[in-house]
Parts: sequence; C-alpha cells; structure tokens
Amino acid sequence: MAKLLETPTPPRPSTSIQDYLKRIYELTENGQPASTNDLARELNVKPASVTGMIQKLAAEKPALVAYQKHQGVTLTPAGKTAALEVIRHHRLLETWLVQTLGYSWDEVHEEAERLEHVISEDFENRIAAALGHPLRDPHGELIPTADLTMPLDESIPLSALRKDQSGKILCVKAPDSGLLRHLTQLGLTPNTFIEVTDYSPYDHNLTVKVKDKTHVLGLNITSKILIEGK
Amino acid sequence: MAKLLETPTPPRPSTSIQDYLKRIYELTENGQPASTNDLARELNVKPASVTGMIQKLAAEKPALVAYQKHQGVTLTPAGKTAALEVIRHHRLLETWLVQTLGYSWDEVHEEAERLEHVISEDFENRIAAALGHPLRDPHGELIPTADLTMPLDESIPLSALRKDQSGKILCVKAPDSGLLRHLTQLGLTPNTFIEVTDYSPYDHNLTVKVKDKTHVLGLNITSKILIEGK
DNA sequence: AAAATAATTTAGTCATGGCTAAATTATTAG
DNA sequence: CTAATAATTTAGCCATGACTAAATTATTTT
Repeated sequence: MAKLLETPTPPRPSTSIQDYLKRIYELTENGQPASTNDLARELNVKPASVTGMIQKLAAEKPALVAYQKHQGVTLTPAGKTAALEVIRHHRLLETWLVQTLGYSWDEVHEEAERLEHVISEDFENRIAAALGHPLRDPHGELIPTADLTMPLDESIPLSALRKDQSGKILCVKAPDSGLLRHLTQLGLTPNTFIEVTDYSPYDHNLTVKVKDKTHVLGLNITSKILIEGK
Repeated sequence: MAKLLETPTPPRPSTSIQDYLKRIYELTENGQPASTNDLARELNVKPASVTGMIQKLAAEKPALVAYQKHQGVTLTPAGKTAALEVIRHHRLLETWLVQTLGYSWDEVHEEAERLEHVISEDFENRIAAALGHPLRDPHGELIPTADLTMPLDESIPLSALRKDQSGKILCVKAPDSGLLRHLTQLGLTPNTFIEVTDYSPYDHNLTVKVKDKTHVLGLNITSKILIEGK
C-alpha cells in the first residue's frame, strides 16, 4: 500500500552533472562566469565535452546554468541549489571521515569525492546530526546549511594582517595535497592560533609565530589562509 | 615524481558489472547456474539486457563468468573474487552504518547498496579495523575475509531443531524488509537465544520461546533463521 | 587593421548499458 | 510426438557522456 503512495522522486542529477555544477560553483565564486577551458581543466575533460554538457544543462527545465556562446557559464538558482547539495555532502563527508575513521584532513578529499554522489538525504542528516551540525569542514571550508544556502563567511585572509596582529586559523585553501601536507608540517592547520611578528611592505611577506615556531610566508600562502574576522 | 611511479591501477569493474557479479554469486550459491530470467528479475532489468551483459562478462580477459547459451551462467574464479569484493564492501558497510550511525539493521540495505561500489580499499580496511574485523554483518550474514574468500558457514537452519533443543540466532535471511521488521518485532534478531518448546511433525511448525515470548513458526520462517551449529 | 594565436564550438564517432520486437530454442502438455 | 508455451537470444535502437578533427569566433601582436 505504501507502494501506491510512493513519491515519484525526481531523478537525481547524474554524477557527471553533479561534478559540473560543483566545479562551476567553485569557479564562479569570484563573481566571474566560468570559462570552457577552465572547466575542462578542473574536470579532466576536453573543452569540447564541456561545451556539450553546458548546452545540455542550459536546456534542462528548469535551466541549471545560464550560458551564452563564448561568454562563459554561471549557475541559475536551481543550479546553485544542486551544487550546494553536492558541496554539503562533500564537506560533511570529509568532516565525518576525519572524525570517525582517523583520516587526516589532507587525504580525505578523494574518498569524499566519490561518496558525495551516492549518499541519501537520510545519510546526510545522520552524519550532520552526529557531528553536531558543524559550520566548517576539516579544511575550514564553510559547509552549506541544510536549507542549501552558503553561510556568510566572516573570515579574512592572513595576508590582511599586519605586525602584532593575530587570530585563529579558520581555513586553509591549498590547491594540492603536497602543499597541504607542507602547511600541516608547519603547524598551519585550522583552529591554530597565529601571530604576525613582522610585515614586509615590499613583498608582503609575513613573519608569523605558530606553536612557538617562526616562519616567513609569502603572499602565495598568506592569501590562502583564512583567519577569524575581527 | 610520484606521478611517474603511479601504478596503472586496472580499471575497476563498472557499477553495473559489480551488480551482475554480486547477483550471480547469490543465485549460484545453491550450486546451480543462474538463469537469465532470474538475474533479470533480481537486477530489475529485462532478460535481453542480461544476455548482452553476460556475453560481455564471458568475453573479458580473464573471463568473469562461464556461459553457454541457454545453460545459465556461473562465476569463474576471477568473477567470484570480484563478487566477494563487492559483498565484503556491502556487509562491512552495513555493519558500520548500524554501529556508528544508528541505522537499524532492516533499513541499512539500500544505503550500502549504493556505497559498496565507490569505497576505496583504504576505506574498506579502515572500517574493517574499526569494527574489529567482524565475522558477520547485522543480518548475521558472513562477511568475506580480506583475502576475498567466504568463511565456512557453521550455522544450521532453525528448522533443523526439535523439541527442547536451543541455540543462538546467527542470521536472519529475510527476502524483504517487511518480513524483516516483523521478525524484529518478535525478537528474532541475530545474537538472541531461542528455545524450541514444541515440534509438529505434520507441518514442521516449531513452537519457540524467545525473550520470554512464545511463537509458532512455519517452515517458511524457520528455514530462513540460522542457528549456531552444535 | 591585419595576421597570428588562443578559445570555443560544431560535427561526427565511440563505448556503455539499457530498451523493444522478433526470432529461436527448450520445455511442457496433450 | 507434436503443439503450445516459456525462456532465451538476436538485431536494432536510444541516451549518456566522453572523444577527435575541423570550423569558427575572440583576443593579441605587430
């Protein structure tokens, strides 16, 4: 009898579509449309394939992306919601794998990348609850809330700090796991206290003290480390 | 540099192939080849599709199934190994979801059904270790070992017991979750003590005492409940 | 502004894994 | 043993999502 009342759940976007939407979200966080080439690079796919998929996403009802030839692509509200769903899955999974299976935060990404596409809403709810509805994942990235909106980011980049200012590291946005491990070595991990002991106005290098050790960090690093806002 | 040394990991069988191999394993546990129709029913796919996939699996090098037209299909050693890998994933996942996320053993199946295809060896090892390398899953089914062999089953069906015999329930093989919940209601769950207080030689019904309650069970149920062997 | 280069799109192909309809082979009933 | 039925296979089609090669459009350089 329950059979007869089953909601005809709308089919979930395919794994490929989810990947496209997630990457488009990330590439458009700067406010600029994402280019075909950039997407192709991020997705490990040829540009021609990107064009094809984008055209398909733009033709869906409702459209998931806004697209004009040669103008790059952005997410529609529907597309953004779908992207945030995937990102929420990913970040909750990373948090959960680190907490319950002893993964380190720099090796958990790939696993989450595969799991994010197949977990149920029920599963998502259970791990969110088990983790106490965390605000950030192990990297410090904000986790989209259950209503599929991204919380306001109140962090500022470490590069904005000057001599004698200090704060707590919230987030480390490292593009590859090599750098991630390096920064972990230096003690530059989320929830660590950091203090700026010197600032060079010429190259914007910061001298920082973390866990009683001192390091000089260039803009390439300090711009990727986020500190709690004042 | 690590790049240059990356093992060219053989591509994992597709999700579809994994599903086929798992079902063939289950359907051939009785020693008989699996028929096209039975497989189609189990996989929610048309018989013609099964024929196509089986032919493909038989043509792989090494072959994953042994197949002769109209004769049904069995697993080759390579196919059996691949099937046991998926079954190990499934059963470890079920065990783990029940233990760590409070799933009940009758609602965990579908989730594991999707996750089993995407977890890494590393993940498998971590949950196996975290669970203390369990012998059976929450249903009581044997979990294939890390070397991908199925442990010897030392259980016997409840239907083999007679008046005044007793034992511990190891496994409940219920074909659908409705029956599963019903049996749970009756207290017929793995690791519970059960005592046969009467036996009817005519219809093979057993009168059993479980958790201070008494029930009369038909062969349709008693043959699906496994008890620790003597 | 024209030429060279880079980015993007189109057109056409392929593999995967479903499907239907029709043909074939097995099995069962009479 | 033959006819009816059931099971299985073949043939041909479709959607998805990749690919290459060629064409087109944008952007830089000179």
